[in-house]
Amino acid sequence: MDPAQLADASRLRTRATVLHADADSFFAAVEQRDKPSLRGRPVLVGGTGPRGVVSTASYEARRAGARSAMSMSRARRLSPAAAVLFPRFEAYSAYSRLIMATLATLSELVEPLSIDEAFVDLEAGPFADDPARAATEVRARIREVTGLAVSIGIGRTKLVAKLASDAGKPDGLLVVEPADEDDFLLPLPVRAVPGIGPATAAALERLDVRTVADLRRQPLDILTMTVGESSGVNLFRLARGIDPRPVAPSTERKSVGAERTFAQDIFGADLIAAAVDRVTDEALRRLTAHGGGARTVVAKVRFADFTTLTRSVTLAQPTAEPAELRAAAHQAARAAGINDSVRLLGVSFHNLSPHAQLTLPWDDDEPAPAAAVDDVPDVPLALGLLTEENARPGLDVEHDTLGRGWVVHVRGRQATVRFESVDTPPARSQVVDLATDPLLLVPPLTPTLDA
DNA sequence: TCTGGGGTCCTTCGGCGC
DNA sequence: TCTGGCGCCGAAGGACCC
Repeated sequence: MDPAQLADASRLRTRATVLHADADSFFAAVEQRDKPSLRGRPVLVGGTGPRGVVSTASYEARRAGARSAMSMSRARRLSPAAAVLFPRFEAYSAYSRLIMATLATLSELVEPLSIDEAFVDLEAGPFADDPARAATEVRARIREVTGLAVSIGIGRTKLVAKLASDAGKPDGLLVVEPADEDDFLLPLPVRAVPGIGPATAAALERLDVRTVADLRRQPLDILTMTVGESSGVNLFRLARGIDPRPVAPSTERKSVGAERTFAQDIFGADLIAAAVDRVTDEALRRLTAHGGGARTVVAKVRFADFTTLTRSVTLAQPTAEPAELRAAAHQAARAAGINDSVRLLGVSFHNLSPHAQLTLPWDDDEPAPAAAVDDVPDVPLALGLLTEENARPGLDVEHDTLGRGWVVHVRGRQATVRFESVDTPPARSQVVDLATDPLLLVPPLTPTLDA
């Protein structure tokens, strides 16, 4: 396609009716909501082991320099006062459902992007003529129902809406009218554009391209030569505000899988085979939850030096048969020719097929559970009695008389707990002897719409 | 104390059928 | 019959996002 044609591509919308909503430091905000003693305090949510990284830092922790994707050890050094919590996905999912349900009152066209983000097409709802009112009302409603702050951006395209919600953070609302689009877009650093990460930004930097205005000055052929055909065309158009992507609710899942980074690198065929079994168990569990089968199994191996490779096995037909998929996972892992210390193992299923192949009655023996790899503390969040082994900071517990609380830490038999929840006042931490005062791990109290 | 875990999409390369 | 080219597909790797 020639550049003039690309630059001319129809600008479908004329009004700012694409809304992007994004919950502010979502995981950390949920934790502060559910744990009153953490409100106003720095919170880091993420891996709590020696190789953990930060998923979300609360704004208090960000002020100290902590960021998501940073190693937890570094974040703790920057923000020593921070509470470090293991993620409670069940709780986040429940809050997410409430947010999505509230957004759905604006329009039937809601496209969730992730657990805490969604696009809404206001053109398909009653607020097409007053997007700002839609945003103000839905923000208030979400705060009322969940107690969480959501930033909203509104624009003529997905790109502008997303960048506007970023610009409004935290707890902001920004409507970019079509007439103001260039004033908004052109000064932004290219790194702000979704899809431009460190590698693409570095390539553009070599062209002296730092802002969207710089990007707009680049000819199409230079861009495609620099970042590839598809990205080049994409950037050429985005820089001109051309982004015809529709708000499209729900897309089909393309793959499911699981991976595990070990607390210490593992070595030796037996340990590795057992670890492949365990990560395959988890991947199979997710495949079953998703429903259907798969035709391709990919094993991923990361070595101690962080080099990563993948090997795949494609079956003649898709199958939902655990034994077949497990055998394929082992075959793919063997194809990786592991003869070095392994830091991470992953197994994922691709070429998913919705029709689950029935388990044949004569071979439905469940494979024996994999032998435990005892140096790899996995994360069996099975509910039951709290022990030093299954304890993770932040998990919900319940005591006979003291009620509901959350784990601060456990040393031997001594569990430190704060007995508090959403609606209670902040509690001081309390030490409980698990031998005499057992604590039960319980699922999160999930908020509901009529809250 | 470097560097998680869930994904998606794109590119490149090689094999294969026509 | 040989060869080149094209399109398609699978495999592998990499960039990116939250």
